[in-house]
Amino acid sequence: MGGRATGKGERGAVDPRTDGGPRAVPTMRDIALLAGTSQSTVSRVLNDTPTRVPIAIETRERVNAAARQLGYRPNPLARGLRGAPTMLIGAIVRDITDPFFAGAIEALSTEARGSGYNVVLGHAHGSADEAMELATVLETRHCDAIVLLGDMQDQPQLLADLRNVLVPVVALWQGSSPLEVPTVDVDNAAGIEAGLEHLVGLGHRRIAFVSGRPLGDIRERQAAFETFVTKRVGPIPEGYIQHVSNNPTGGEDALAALVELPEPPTAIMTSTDTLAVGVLHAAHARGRRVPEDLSVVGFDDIQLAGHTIPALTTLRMPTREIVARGLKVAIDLARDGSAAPEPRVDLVTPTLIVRESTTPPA
Amino acid sequence: MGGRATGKGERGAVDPRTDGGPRAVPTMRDIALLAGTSQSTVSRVLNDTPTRVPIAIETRERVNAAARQLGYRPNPLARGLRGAPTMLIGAIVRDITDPFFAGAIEALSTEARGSGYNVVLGHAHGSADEAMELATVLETRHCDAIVLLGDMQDQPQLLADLRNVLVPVVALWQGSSPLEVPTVDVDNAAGIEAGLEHLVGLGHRRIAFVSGRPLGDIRERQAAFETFVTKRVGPIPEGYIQHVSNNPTGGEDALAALVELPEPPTAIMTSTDTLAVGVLHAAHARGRRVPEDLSVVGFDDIQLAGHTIPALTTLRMPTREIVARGLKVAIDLARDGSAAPEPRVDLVTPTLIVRESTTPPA
DNA sequence: CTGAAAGCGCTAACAC
DNA sequence: GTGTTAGCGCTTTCAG
Repeated sequence: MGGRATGKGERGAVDPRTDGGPRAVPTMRDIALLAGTSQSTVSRVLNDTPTRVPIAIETRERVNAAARQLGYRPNPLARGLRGAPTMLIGAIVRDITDPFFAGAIEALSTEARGSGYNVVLGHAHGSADEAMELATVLETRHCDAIVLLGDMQDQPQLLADLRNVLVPVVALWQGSSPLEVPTVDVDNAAGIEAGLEHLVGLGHRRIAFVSGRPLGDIRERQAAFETFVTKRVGPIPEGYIQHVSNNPTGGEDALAALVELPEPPTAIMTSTDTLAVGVLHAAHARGRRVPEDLSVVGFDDIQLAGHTIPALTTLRMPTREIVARGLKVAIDLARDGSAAPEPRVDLVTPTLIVRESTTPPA
Repeated sequence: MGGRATGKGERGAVDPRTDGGPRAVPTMRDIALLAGTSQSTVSRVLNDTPTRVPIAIETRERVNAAARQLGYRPNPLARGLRGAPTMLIGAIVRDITDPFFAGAIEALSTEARGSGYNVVLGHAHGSADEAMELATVLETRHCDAIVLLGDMQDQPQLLADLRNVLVPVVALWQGSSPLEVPTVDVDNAAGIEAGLEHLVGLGHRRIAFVSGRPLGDIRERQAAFETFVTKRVGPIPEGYIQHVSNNPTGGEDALAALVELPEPPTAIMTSTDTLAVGVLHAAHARGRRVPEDLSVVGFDDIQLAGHTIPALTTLRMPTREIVARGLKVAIDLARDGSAAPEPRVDLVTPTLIVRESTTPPA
């Protein structure tokens, strides 16, 4: 337990930094003693309690001075015990290894701190038994709200837990909310359409789709792809939709399969940039030039997207915007539990960033 | 706060799931009532308190049954208030945008959960005033320990705060500990030497170094570079050491400068893979073939390293190992505060992964 | 205007 | 073996 338990005996209005050893953490009682008042008055002053009749300005000053002198910091545990918000946001991440979600976490953490919240991390990666306890753990930590990053459809236990959780839950990047919680997401259909419109405008007709496990966003992107291509180009040839694992190696596998097709595609849309990186690599390894022989469009615009060879044409994910909106909903809900968590879906449109990986077909 | 405050009135041994509305969170008192015993006995049973004389097995069973039935979960706030460990590890990350640190966070979170801990995120990214409060916030959260990821030398305020924190602090990836805290890091010198040995063995003599801000690890890598090259090759030409920002764009800038040199290098060591990605991109853009015209060695082996064009020769960072060791120290220290936080440095050796970006000079 | 006192959920003496 | 009793630090009636 480190120093926290150590300073138990020596209470009182002592100078906090007596020596190098662990000082006692000052409490309101200490301040009260120093200021010559009662602990409850200290609480009132420090919290600016909207009392009916205000507190004597003189007392107030004495208390504030004492608090400053002692380096007082409120104990959130004690506050939380009384039912006060803990100012903690629990984040459950589908896969923090995914650079995309890592970026999302960064945005969430930054945004949260801006509102005085900290983020507790959980991640559903892998074993179900682990994920199972996750919601429980986070609620138990008395997070004021829980933010889901990514689709958790394949973790039924987690979803069940979540349903029983007492704090508000909002979901980001989980597709069109089959959950009963408010959702903020990118407009997957709009993104895919923009990418395909670009490709079709360039003259491509043989367009393939490479995607990870069809969950949430990915499923929607695939659906949008199917709809668009079917309507605007025609039936989708056998093998033009590749399902692989969502990492560069998956992209390589997909490309390997695609070039073996009787009529290989002249363009590929990938469901994420991570996959596109693999596609680019495998294409290069097989002597397929991008974009001359093959155009590639990604999705996300990860940091490296502008620095692949060739630089990747992709859809810029409005990460900050999505996180900000989601967090706002979460915090509002946390503050006012009565605001019925009406399951609404809020979509933000991605932007097409045209770089060097797309050109008209040969 | 959501439902937590709501169920105040209705205490007692009620079925937790009466209707859809927020159920009251069961407390030990509820269990006691249901089991027909006292609250302290409940505590003893649930915590397996090593009492002198054991508890009647029958009572024990009744309590356990009641707890299960009510879906009891201990309140960590109340526990923490009593001085119990909070099972929270605070992580302060230098820059969570860096894919490398994102990976480290993932490892930390996974590893921590394995030991029953959760991770609270803080990141020192950017503004000093924000970072300033960080240590304070994390301590205030009553983390059992704080783990630093990356060097924070440029955040003096943070370091000062850290010195006054009551919980144990361990530092990962911060170089050779100028801090007075236990440190686990990669053996930077060994890594750089392995990379350079590889390059020199291939026949390179004109080797440049591209690095980010020389802090912690980066500084050490640069020092190792200087030592090795000076001793084994000779004086380092003007301009052979490039300082840029640690992202792909920085790598591009560095390459642009290097090719302008009267005697451009035939090989480049970068202090991180992220930089190497930029170097590869810029080289390609300028028609410099890698590895034929220019060999490139990275450091970290990020997920994408095997999928760049060409695949990057790099030093594999033993991330899991470093995190595991660091966490162990942190937890040990947290459990036994008396174990003097003797500032020791624990180094783990990286492995050279030879891929396609290196070959003998023309 | 301010003090005394109760109690949030839990653990740890201290009884019987 | 198990119940009773103090608090942990704080907020919040309820009395002055």
